Amino acid sequence: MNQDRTAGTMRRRPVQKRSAERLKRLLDACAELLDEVGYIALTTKEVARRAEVPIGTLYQFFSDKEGLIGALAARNLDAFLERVSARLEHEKPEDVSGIVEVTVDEFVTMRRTITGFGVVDFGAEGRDHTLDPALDNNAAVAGRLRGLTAALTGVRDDTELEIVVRVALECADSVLKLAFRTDPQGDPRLIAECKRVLDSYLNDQIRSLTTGG
Amino acid sequence: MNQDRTAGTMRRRPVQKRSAERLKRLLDACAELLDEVGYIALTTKEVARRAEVPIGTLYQFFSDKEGLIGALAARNLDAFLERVSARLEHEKPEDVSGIVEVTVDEFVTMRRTITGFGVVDFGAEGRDHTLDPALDNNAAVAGRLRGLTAALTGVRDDTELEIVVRVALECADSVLKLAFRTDPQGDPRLIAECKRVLDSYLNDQIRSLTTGG
DNA sequence: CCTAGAACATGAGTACGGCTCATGTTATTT
DNA sequence: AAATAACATGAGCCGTACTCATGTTCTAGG
Repeated sequence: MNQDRTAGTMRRRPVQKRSAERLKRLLDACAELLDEVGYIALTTKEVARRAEVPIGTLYQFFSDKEGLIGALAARNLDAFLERVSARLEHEKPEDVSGIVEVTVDEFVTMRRTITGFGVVDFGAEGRDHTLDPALDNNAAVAGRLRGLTAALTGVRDDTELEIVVRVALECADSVLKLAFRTDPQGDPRLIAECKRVLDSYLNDQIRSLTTGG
Repeated sequence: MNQDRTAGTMRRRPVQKRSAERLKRLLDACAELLDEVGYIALTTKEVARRAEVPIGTLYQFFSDKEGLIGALAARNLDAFLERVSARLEHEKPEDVSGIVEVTVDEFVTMRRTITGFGVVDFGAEGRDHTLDPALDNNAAVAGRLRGLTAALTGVRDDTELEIVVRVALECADSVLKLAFRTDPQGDPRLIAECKRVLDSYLNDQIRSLTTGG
């Protein structure tokens, strides 16, 4: 059992320029290797070798292998939120379908574009089983999208909505994973189907939140 | 990269009684350990020790660690299909909601009852990344449920329905995982929400398949 | 410019896990 | 009884995650 509180975390954040570059190289190498060999076959030695950094240095930054992958996931998460926020603010869709459209499209684009994104998504897959300290990365995405949804649809931003968005996100994530498992470019039928699931569910729920609340 | 065709498979099926018992003990020990230490921390040595079987024997049955876990997943899958089929045949629900109810409830019951079910589900999580040979276990569940759905709703059993059921299953799986991540007994609100997603989506899709096809 | 202390660098070495294989023993068939 | 197939065993090989003792470079205060 893993009782260590520092497991899967960052150990040191670089303050000097050289080590900041090394950190970036490590994350890039990690992403590349994830695409090439997959999650299980990924080795820290190879990541270090490819980043042209000794292993010792890798372990100065990350407490362990999970920490490395977690950092990559965090980087993906930031980029995704950045892009979705930008597009939503610019296009200001006024119904649920519009939000769904933008969000799913942006996710698909990133899966096609960003190295390693398909394997780590927003959080390491085979992570420590139960009771992780509420630090689920999908929860962060949900939080942000919840605010945007409330603002755009006029629904009260409460616990009810929280759950609905969380559930919707989980569905989107899994269906899109299936879409890219089926076709490396993302099976178009499944991507369309993903939007349908979200539309059906969200419209039903938002409606009942509006009339019933 | 993994080019080996025999990876993740069974090596020998027991024909004598003693080794059949040992195989069962290995799977039971594996399930227990998955619950206790999780996927990553699981070691074949410990599985063997707990099953009171030498490691060599473990590797007579399974080509590798993945094969062991895959066999456990297959056992879970069989049990699940058995139970769902039995209940559907007995209760003969006539609308989509009825099918959803039965299927989700049975899944929840198994999650609460069957050791290790929560970790492996129907297929190893951190499995080899791309292009697995169409042998996705969730696909098997989908296939079976598709037949049942077609029979009960009168929709034509074709590719369209195939996709819909596949997508629904993927959503159910992920929302229920979230439900049990949140609460070891399965968060009731999320379980209810899982049924809502399925109802909304399936009703919309089945309707359009009936009128449009 | 000097110097103390912080940040950083390094890679041989330790611990341990996956898996093999040579050498048996037991069951089944002929 | 002999031949063959099925099963049993565990020391040990190889490779991976991660450490740590020792050395080097930066940077701030005087």
